[in-house]
Amino acid sequence: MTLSEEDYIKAIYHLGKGENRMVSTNALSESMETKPSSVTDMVRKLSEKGVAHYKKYKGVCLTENGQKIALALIRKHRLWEVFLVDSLNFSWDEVHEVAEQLEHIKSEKLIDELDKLLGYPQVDPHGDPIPSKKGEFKKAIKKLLNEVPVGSRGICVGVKDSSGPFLKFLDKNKIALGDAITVLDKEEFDGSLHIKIKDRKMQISDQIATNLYLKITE
Amino acid sequence: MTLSEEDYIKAIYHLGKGENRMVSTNALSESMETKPSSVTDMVRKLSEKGVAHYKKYKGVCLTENGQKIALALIRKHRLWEVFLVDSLNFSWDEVHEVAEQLEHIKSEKLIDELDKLLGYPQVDPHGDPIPSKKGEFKKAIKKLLNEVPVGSRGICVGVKDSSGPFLKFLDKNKIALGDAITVLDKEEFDGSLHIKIKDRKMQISDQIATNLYLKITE
DNA sequence: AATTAAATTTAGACAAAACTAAAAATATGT
DNA sequence: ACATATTTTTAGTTTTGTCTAAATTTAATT
Repeated sequence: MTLSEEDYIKAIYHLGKGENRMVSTNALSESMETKPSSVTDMVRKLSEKGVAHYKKYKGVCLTENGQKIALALIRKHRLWEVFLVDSLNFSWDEVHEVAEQLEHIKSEKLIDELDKLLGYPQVDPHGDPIPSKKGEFKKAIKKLLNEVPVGSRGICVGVKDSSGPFLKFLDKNKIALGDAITVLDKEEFDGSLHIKIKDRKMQISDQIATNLYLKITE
Repeated sequence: MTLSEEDYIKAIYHLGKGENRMVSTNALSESMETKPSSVTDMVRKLSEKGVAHYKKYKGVCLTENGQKIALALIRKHRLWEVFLVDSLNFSWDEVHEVAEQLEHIKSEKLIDELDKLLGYPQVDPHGDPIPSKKGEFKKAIKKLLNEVPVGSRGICVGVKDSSGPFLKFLDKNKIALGDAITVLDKEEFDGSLHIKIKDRKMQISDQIATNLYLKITE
């Protein structure tokens, strides 16, 4: 697989939302930042290579084989992201571009050993699951913090209320995107939560919890 | 710089023995495993880009700028090699192919942090020096173990006597290519050496020392 | 020094992956 | 259902890095 082919395979996978839905030429061209005509050429080639199903005017999806390739790439991408954050002091929002390059490195041993070095992580710094060597993984879902059951662990990935005061509150309380959060307990009385955030324990009100998105794998 | 251009620059550097000597089209074509005509095209392009000096029928060498690029690539290559051996359990003879891919990854922070993680190593697993960020490094030389001064540190990179008995001796005494060796002391009486090899101390006779090559940076 | 051999360059072509412009197919709105 | 708009494909180019075959320059041999 060439570099460009791998990029297309990944894009088809992601646009198909992991569920291998048909992806349109235009959607692909937009996501790849190429012209639709280039996409037509490429998906035809991928089809000939047996990694994609392509029907003229209908769209593309991946074959079994194509999905395997996509999952292997995603596995590599996310393992490298963990490495960059855990070992090389990158922050969660700096890793993507570099991981995009590293995911194309070809060496099975490299990835196996990296996985071992990192302690077989289950999720990347954005809270997205890392497929196993066989391509298995649990899907990630995004929920408001007040909706997840006690015991859930996840990554803070967004806010519903993006007003100045709320953002200031988060900043003051050292709650940031990318932080790992575990829900320890919930007060039934007022809905406030006891959470562990980045190894620090704190309590947050229901009002805060209803405005923070958590990405959990389940 | 494209991937292919970078490969040519590195090859020109290496064939010029680090001393920026003129490199012939044929030598390059052999080392790159391409045809001479392809080399002509490429060196012309490198010349236009200001990274190489090219004179028809005479050969190429690197400009100042080209040398900087070459050294940056070599720095990356060798740092990755150290990482593969130190952190990912690769052996010294497995690293080259993978490092060849990794050296093309573009991220200054990545390399700075990798350097830090590895403890700012001076040499790679083959005993070759790692250029500093500014491109400075001490040249590596290969000497017989009995010829180096007490206190020298280096990597075992070869044997002079490659007969069965000698190789068997090395194997039995757990001396292998790639091992780090420090010369601790020398007995003037019989020329035997006290050495540290891979954190283990041992004594070897002059006869052994005259048949082992050490790569030291000096 | 002339002739042959080797190295190098030129000219023209090809494959990959992109592009533009025009044609064809599908979707949409009234 | 028809006309229009949108999406997708075709056809023909471009660029990068390679190739082959032929021409040219440099080197070597006698």
